[in-house]
Amino acid sequence: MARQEGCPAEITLELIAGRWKPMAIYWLLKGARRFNQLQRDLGGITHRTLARQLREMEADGLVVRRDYKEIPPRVEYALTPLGRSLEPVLQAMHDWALAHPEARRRERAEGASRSGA
Amino acid sequence: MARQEGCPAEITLELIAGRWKPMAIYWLLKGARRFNQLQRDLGGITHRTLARQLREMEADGLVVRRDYKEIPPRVEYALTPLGRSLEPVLQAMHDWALAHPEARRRERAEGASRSGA
DNA sequence: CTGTATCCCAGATGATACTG
DNA sequence: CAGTATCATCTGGGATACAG
Repeated sequence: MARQEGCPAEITLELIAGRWKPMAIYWLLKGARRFNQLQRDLGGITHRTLARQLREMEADGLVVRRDYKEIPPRVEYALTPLGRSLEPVLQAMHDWALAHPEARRRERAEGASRSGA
Repeated sequence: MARQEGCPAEITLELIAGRWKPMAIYWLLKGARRFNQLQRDLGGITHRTLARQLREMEADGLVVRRDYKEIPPRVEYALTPLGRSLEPVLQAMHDWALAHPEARRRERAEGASRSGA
């Protein structure tokens, strides 16, 4: 069952897949940001999830964390060169969506046959 | 909690995100394929999941299903022009991964603090 | 061969409370 | 402010059996 990365595109996909990563990268492309600042930018993400996503991107080498060791705490997140290099890819996805306004994720209620779901 | 597609890139991402969709599109770019043929191509996907993914892509307008109404059943799936138009996007992701061999999804065992999971 | 139904598990995300 | 822990929910995906 382990993923068989037959397609390099899947590697890229995994790095940016997630409800908030594309947006997080988008904001970080504008410059380093503090934790709460990013949370406000993303509008709606929870502390827990943001922390998780950031730690994932850190582990993936897309983001660097800088802790100023101050009280109150101040931590800044910034993209690494690798993270920044994703910009054209996101741009390609962005452009595709704009070029195909008819492309929208259709509603799928097929999973509604669940017992109590 | 409804998604707020602030970024068009997310629309594109949702259409191709999934364990099998990039590969499915890859194979379908080579031409129309029958159900079982596709299952063999993808190597490892289950009936149920393949059926689901295909119905999703159909609903998203990426794929068309052609039922020959024969016994035994013969059904062919093919990309729509919209589906085919995704090729450069997948290519961009593919190229990025090749250009950044250091980019690999790091292992994250942080969720292991669960009771028995 | 193509497809659906049922059951099950793991991961992602959210709500919330607690800590330094 | 930044971060973790715990709990709950939802969805994707797999295993398997059944159906036309």
